[in-house]
Amino acid sequence: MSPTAQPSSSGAQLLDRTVVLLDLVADGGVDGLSLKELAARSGLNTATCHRILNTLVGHKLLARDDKKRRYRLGARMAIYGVRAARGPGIISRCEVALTRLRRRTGDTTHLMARFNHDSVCLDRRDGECIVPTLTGSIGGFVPLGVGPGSIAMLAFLDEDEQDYIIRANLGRYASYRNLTKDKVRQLIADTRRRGYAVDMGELIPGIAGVGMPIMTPGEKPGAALSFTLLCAKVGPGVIERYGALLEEEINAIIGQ
Amino acid sequence: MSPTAQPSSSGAQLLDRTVVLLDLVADGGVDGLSLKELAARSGLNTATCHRILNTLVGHKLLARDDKKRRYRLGARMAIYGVRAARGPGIISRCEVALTRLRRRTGDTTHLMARFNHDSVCLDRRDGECIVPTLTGSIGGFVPLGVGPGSIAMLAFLDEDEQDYIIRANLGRYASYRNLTKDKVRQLIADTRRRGYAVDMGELIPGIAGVGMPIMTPGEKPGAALSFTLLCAKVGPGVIERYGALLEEEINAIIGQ
DNA sequence: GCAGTTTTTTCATAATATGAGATTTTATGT
DNA sequence: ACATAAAATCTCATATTATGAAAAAACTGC
Repeated sequence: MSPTAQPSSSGAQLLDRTVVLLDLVADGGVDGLSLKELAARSGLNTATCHRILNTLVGHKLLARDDKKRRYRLGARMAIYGVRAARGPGIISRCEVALTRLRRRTGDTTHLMARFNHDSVCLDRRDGECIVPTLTGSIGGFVPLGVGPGSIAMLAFLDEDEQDYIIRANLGRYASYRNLTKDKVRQLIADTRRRGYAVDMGELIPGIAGVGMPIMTPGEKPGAALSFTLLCAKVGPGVIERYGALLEEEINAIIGQ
Repeated sequence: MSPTAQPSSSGAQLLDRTVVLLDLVADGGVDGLSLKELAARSGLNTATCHRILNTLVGHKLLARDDKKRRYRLGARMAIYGVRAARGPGIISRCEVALTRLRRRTGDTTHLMARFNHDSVCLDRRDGECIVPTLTGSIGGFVPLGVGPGSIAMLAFLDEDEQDYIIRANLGRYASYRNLTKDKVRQLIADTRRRGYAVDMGELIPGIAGVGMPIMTPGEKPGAALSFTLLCAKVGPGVIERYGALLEEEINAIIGQ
């Protein structure tokens, strides 16, 4: 994912730094990250990093490959993860919606969440025919601005934040069929007007998508629901119907 | 789950306390926990709790229902969870094994992890016929000592720790068909002798189970693989075959 | 075996977390 | 609606803890 810069609340410096490190490790990919890399990316002193990381390893929030001395997320984190998914959080609240949207359309549905400069797949239901998706499976991610769910969230952030994120992600857009920042801005404008994001095969040829943010009142969008389907399936009125379905489910989710 | 008592490494008091609170919230169930409850259970000063919890909420590691003022795991935790599941951790390493064990037998397979006094389901593959299981779905848990995967882990801890855990879980065993501590000790002895745990319908009538711990050299058992199947399916040699299958997969997992 | 690199430990100092108590907010009973 | 209790939140002087520069140790590649 992207380099992390966690806005820090007052006090609690150690915890702020810990979260920065956790974020970096979470983004670290399959090989994990070394102390040196973590120190460099976080901007923290090596000794400070080392101390925090070791404590986290002790608590199994992180794990360390003793051979390669690289840090990755640990067993306790996996446990918190499954508990978070089961508890009354966003995943549970969207579970029924995802399933119902899939059933009503036969198409693949996604629950995406905003995480730093990225959009992470938290849950999905596979459609009747297998379609290639940007994020692959649960846990997969794309830069904010790439894909309908991702654009849907980006579009309803305030402009300063959009600018910041787009700038941060600039270098990564090119790998998505030469997406440009102007195109992203265009999509944001379209999405704000329409209320939901639409992609008609522009990212993956032949694959369309519709995405809408879950907007809790008074909060910035943190999650989105989306459809992925074959462009061939998109006849007149289909996109509008999918938009309406998303709106219906999201309203239900927000009202408890 | 169970009341949490995290052994604390030297220094890093704030982080230790944070983990205690995270554990408590992870165990908090669907309704979450209030500040007062968390302060009581953790033994921490109310103000200290409040400060730590608020910081965690700020980082979205926890979330707070503003109406009911109760804490639960937050969105960032869900994200770490899906990343942990995708990365090179225990879940990924067991993914193939789970699937293959299911394919070779047609039965439900589980990956369980030890968490404080409990055994949590991290992953599973459903068998050909639906069988009731103790843990239900991913994220479900049972006290250590209940069920084959759970016993498998407990059996290979050192005796002091077994005693401690059994004592802590005493009150909870009764809800599992009047399981007793003597029965648990018996099962531990059987498991150590055999190398894997076997349950023949003693916890859920008609449902059998076979479980074996994943023992990384030099570490206490942190996870286990297990089968759940119909007792009716258990003919001569079946249990032994299942034990051998588990051993084979676990050896493969340990050797990278 | 050596030179460079990365990790780990040390320790005096500065900075932070602490928790008792005061204050505010929320819940409950009349 | 008001009074009372209970819980949550805030404040601040103090002691404890985190900090990071530097030294030591462990690893790496040649």
